[in-house]
Amino acid sequence: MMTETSSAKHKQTTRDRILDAAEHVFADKGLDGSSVRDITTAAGVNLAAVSYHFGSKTGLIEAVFSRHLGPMNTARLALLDQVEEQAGESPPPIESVLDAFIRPVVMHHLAEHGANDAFMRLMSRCLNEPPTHLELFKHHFDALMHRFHAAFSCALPNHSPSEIFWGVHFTIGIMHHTLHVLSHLDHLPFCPAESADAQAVVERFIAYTATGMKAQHGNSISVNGLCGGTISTPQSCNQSVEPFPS
Amino acid sequence: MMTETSSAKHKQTTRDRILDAAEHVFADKGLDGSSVRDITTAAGVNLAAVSYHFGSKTGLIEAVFSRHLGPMNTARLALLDQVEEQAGESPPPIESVLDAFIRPVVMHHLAEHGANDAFMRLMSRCLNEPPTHLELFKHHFDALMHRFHAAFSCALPNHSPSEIFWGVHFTIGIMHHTLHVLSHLDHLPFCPAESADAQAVVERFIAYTATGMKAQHGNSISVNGLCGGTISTPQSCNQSVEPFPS
DNA sequence: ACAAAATTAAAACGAACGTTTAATTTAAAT
DNA sequence: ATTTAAATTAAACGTTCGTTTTAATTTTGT
Repeated sequence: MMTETSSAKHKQTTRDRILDAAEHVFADKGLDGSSVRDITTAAGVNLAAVSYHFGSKTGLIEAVFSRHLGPMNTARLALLDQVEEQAGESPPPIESVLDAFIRPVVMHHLAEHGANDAFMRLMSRCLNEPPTHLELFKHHFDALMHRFHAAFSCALPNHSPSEIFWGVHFTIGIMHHTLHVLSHLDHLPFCPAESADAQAVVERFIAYTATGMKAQHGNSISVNGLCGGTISTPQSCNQSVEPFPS
Repeated sequence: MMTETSSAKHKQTTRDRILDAAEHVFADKGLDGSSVRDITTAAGVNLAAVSYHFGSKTGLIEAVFSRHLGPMNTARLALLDQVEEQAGESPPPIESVLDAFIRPVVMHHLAEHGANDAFMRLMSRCLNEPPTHLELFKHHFDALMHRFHAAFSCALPNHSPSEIFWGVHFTIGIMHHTLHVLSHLDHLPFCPAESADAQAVVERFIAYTATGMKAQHGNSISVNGLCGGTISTPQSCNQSVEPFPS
């Protein structure tokens, strides 16, 4: 039984053809909207092959996510390691933390001549779904978010927990929507031709989010004094962290 | 045949009970994931009532969206009218435009003791979906986005089309994700207790997006000169606009 | 009150779903 | 070459889906 990876084969296996097809069909019609028959037809394989190779439709979904999320989040953490090492004991620049957070994602999106485009569309689609489907891949983000949340807190040591919390979520929101927009540039109104440059998008992203996060604290426009106390949570940087509950 | 609105009835009609139930079921399980039987069971009405009152499941979906999007977007445009009138011939403050863009949405989210919570969850979920479901309510946003895109261009007259385009989409991304986060505060890690204040969230939002949009142009960190030419598109403010293609 | 229209109810329709079974073919091992 | 396991196939399983049909009931207008 060699159902794993099956590398060192120059001919694409049935398992891989199912994964590739599932990625596209899922991205186009959603997890619930795609039938196993849709996928096996697109892959040119037999209907029962999904049950045989992945056990069930749910098993296939998990496999689709794992194939991409593992390498992608590993790359993000590696970049963060680099940023923290370079910063030493002082707070890392918020721009660098943001860069480590989003550049691998955008790069993965555009890698190999858009080969990962379908998966990223699927991701940006599923991240707004209820726990049912989210649970299938949430564990891929637990350790990642723990590390990055600590890094953001370090980079902005005077921000309150709420300012960090919302700043991080604003950033995540932009990232998801950016992936969505990058996948649908052709069909969006008001889209100038030069908007597709990935490098430029990443830099726009960092410029936007870095100043946005900073603006939440103190020097904000603060309509009526709501950006109140500087309740900074002292926290040693570059600490090793452990998984958190839920 | 009085299938419309059916107001002036102190007893909730079958039609309205279906709409209320559909909102919650759709939000929890998605449009494809919810069956007509799920909805009619939750509403305590007969299965055939959906076909009778709305023609089809698709008709029901459209009705669910129209009931909320109409008033909500009307409120946003009314606020924008106010902002533009107050600005006269000079560019309106970007903060005011952003406020008109998002405050009615957040307020609608929290109106009537969270009665609209389910719908907003449904919205933030569907906005990342492919054209199939998007087409059902996209027309609700066409005129709105046309007006606001012009307003953003006016408020930031030196920004290039690309800077406006991405700034608007970054803002939309934050808004969607914020609605999602507001609906799931209980289940999110790193969430401080004081994060639920809607007024504070709106002001954080505006502080973040206003400085973010400004930062994209000129005074940005601009890693390697990509935030280039000031290709401002001269455009008279407060102009009346007409619907745009696609 | 009565007739017409609107609404609800129960049952059934064909189609598509995820999954399983059993038979067959392909590949590897001895 | 023979044997054994892995991989693929075609067919069918039972369930649930959206929708329709037919009849009974309630509401409305005169």
